[in-house]
Amino acid sequence: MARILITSAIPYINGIKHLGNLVGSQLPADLYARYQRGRGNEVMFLCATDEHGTPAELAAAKAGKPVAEYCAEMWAVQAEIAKGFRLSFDHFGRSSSKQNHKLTQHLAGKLYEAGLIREVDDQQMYSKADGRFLPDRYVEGTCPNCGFESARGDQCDNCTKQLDPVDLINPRSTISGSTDLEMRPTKHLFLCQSKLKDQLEAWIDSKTDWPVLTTSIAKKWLNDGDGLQDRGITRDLDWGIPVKRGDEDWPGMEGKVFYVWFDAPIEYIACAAEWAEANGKTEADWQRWWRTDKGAGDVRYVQFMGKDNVPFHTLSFPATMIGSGEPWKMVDYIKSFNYLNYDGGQFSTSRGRGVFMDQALEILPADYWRWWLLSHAPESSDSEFTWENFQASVNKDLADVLGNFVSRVTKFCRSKFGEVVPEGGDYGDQEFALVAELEEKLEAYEAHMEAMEVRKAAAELRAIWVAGNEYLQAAAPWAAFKEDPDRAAAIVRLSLNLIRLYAVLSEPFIPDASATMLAAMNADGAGWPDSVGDALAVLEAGHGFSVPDVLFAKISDEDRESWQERFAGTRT
RNA sequence: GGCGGUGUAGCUCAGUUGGUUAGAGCAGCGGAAUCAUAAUCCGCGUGUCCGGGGUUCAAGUCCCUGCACCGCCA
Repeated sequence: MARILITSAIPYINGIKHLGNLVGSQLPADLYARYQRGRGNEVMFLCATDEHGTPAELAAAKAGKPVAEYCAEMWAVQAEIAKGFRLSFDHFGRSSSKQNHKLTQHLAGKLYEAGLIREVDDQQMYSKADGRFLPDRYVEGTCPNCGFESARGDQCDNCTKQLDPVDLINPRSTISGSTDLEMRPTKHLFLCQSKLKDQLEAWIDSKTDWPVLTTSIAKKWLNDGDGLQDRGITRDLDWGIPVKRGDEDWPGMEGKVFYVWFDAPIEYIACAAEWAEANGKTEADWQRWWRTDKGAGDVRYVQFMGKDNVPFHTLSFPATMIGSGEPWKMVDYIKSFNYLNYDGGQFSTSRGRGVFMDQALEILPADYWRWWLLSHAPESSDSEFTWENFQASVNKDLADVLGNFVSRVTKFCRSKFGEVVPEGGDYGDQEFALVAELEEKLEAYEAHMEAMEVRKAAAELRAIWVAGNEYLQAAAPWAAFKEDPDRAAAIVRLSLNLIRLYAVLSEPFIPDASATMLAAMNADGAGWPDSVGDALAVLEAGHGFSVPDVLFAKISDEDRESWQERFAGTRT
């Protein structure tokens, strides 16, 4: 039994994510986790909220709540929505956990001991009214270049000229509006990624099976311009993990916290420690997933993320791991995704454009979204969500091809033989041909799932569903029944078994419908099929079943139009 | 401004290391069937593979260049 560690990029705590975020990491990660569990492998699937940084503080202030309280609430909201989408995390953690505090400080200490941390003196805009340093983009003022009055500290949105906060005329804080600002000296820690460039490059070069998208992005950052740059890992904020070297204070770093990009990926590991605590497990139980000296040697670690996250996962986080000098489990495979666009533009959290996860669940069950999003996952290029396409795909694939198959088979059986698997008749050429065809398609399906070729796996699964309809159409039990009821019984018996098999194979994509199908077939604990022939003999003559409700109701034109209208603007 | 991505049938997209008549699903058209959520099944695709050069015996697939759209960065 293989052991597979799976992490999804961790969503930022600030607000509810949209469907583009979902399909870029959590959803395909869940698909893979469910598939691997279905195959009987041992899986550890982790995700968490990314809680630190200025945006979280500001969102909390806007909500009129202490930041810790705000984060706790938003974590609960995100956890509930994740549950709604049936994301099967073994643990949904928080980057603000005490485990992450401890581990982040520990790793910083190790990096310091290895001589990979240097102190840098800097100047930063300080707002007396806010009592804090302001990140560049939280300073606004008049652009010295074009006179635009709302230019940000890092760039003028009007003339696009890059700026420094000190260049702005009449600078003010976007947090309080205060103009009582001044440049103050401050000191920050930098991670010397440049010293690790060769090791990182060698490591990336060893990953010959990675997608081009992933390696090309990593290579670009590694070699572009002056090469890999050292990065600041601290900030002058209150909310975050206090800067320490292990348990010891860090002289000169009082009152500072680690920069969110540094502690966020470390949460992947800390999350496993949180999982252990939440489930009464020991330190050894989680370390066997993360420490190669403590049992993680045979673990295969796969990460899922959007392309914007690739640099952090191919360079920054590995730099932390390698630089620590400790035997942490490094990622084996990175599955990255492009962007999903919404109706001709992009999904946008900040502008509230598109469909958000909570809204999606309000209008349709999770399986509809899971199926469409996964079967249209932006793997090789950006892809596009349109309501017309969504309606057409879901109606055709889920309602017509799969749902209707279940419906026609169970209802035909009920009317001719009752709600019990009928006996009599033998399997003939048509059945043998179907089994052979399904063996072939199953093999292809498994190969695509193993390779995380999401769209191809979805297409293959759909072809498996279609094969059932083709068979039924050719075997025509409704015609056979008139001349040879036993023959019809054999066809129906096989078809009922097909429903059970479909439930097993479809579970990673549409877990709720899968459960409904299994319940209707009065079957449970179904394992992944070793052979299609055997799998189609599980339900024997005499086995009772029931006709399920319509598996997938169709999306009407009226529904589509009303949603189109509802989601045409921006979320308020 | 720099960098990167994309541009293939009406729509959403596949097209591996360049190699025979460029593919899938949907939509559309025709037919079969009537068990079923009017669902299913079968048959039907000449599209300047964005334009222009070039390399090659051979390019959607490599190189140069132009255009369009989209991102990212400073």
